Amino acid sequence: MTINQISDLGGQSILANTYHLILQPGSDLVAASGGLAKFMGFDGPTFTDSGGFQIMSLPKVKITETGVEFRSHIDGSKLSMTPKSSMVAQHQIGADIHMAFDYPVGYGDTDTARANAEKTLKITHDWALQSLYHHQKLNQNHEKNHEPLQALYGVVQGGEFQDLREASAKFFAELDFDGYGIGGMYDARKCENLLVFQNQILPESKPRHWLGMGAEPIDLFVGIENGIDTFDCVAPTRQARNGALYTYDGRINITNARFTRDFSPIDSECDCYTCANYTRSYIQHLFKAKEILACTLASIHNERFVVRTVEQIRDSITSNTFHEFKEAFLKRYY
RNA sequence: GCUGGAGUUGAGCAAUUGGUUAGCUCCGCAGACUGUAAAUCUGCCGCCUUUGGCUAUGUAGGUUCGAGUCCUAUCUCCAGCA
Repeated sequence: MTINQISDLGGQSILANTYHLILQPGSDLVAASGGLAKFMGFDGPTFTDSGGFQIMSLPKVKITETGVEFRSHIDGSKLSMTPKSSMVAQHQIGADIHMAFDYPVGYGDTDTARANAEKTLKITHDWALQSLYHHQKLNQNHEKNHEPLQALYGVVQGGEFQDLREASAKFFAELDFDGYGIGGMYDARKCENLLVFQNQILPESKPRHWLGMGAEPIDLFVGIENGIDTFDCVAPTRQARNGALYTYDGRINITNARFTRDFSPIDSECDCYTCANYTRSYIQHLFKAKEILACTLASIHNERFVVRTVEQIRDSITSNTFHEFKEAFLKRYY
């Protein structure tokens, strides 16, 4: 997608990933180009994730108390990341908002899962302190050089355990972070209680970012209702590339045979560029022909669907009709 | 007309020297995807009453304990020759 396409659908911000940018093109190159936003031609606020999540998703990662060792999925080279190196890289990349280097914990509520959650939470907190320390030092350098300052969010963890979430939220609430990421969550219905709980503890005056959430419309409703300010999620674009498209009546797989001769838009109520100009039939054809435009048009649609839903939620809050809107939307979608 | 080669699922191909192969890749059908190793992955894809069973290799016979494979006839296609 081009920056214009993102702006046109109402996208306000972009999140990039430190792990991926270190591998290519390198955080030093992004710095030399003038920083993340300038490098990609975007005139708006940017985030970087710390690379902590890759601890969870990469195989053969060695985790020590000082950091992680892993291999590049591109050339197999041996690399490492620590709270300090993540902060240095994020300052080079130069997004407006950085994430502390954290250790996300796996799912589960068994005794083993609990022991693991306790252990990793301790590491997350330790790394958060180091992240904050190095971040503040790097910001001091920016100040000396009359460069813009950057913000750092701490990332709350604790798995599925309410007492650990409480301890983590309390730990972070007392530290001088600019905002908070909430990590390690995966299902809005299951996690709603934890979310309510944590956000009662985290300072109301600081923004909260729900890391990785937003694949399901219910994520947006539950998050916003309980004090989440920003989201990031790969699902709308990944699912778009794989032919799964959002409609107000639920998700569809556009490659299904029933759409072959369907000459209506993906969703007749959608106001996106794709729905204004293309039919389900044509988009299916692009997917089956493996034409890359399919990915673009589908991504425009899915991202617009998400952004528009948030716009509608915002309006419903203003007009004091949030709960009615939520109920009607979710009932129809699911 | 003669000579040679080839016919296996919608397509393209495997299947050891006659010995467990209804096998592979596409296509097709459906599902999944949550801080991006993902334009990816998974299942199904001859028939049935499906933890199994049955029937297949152009067609009709034959040899053999056993045939996609060997033999005979025949049909179709391809190449060369006339």
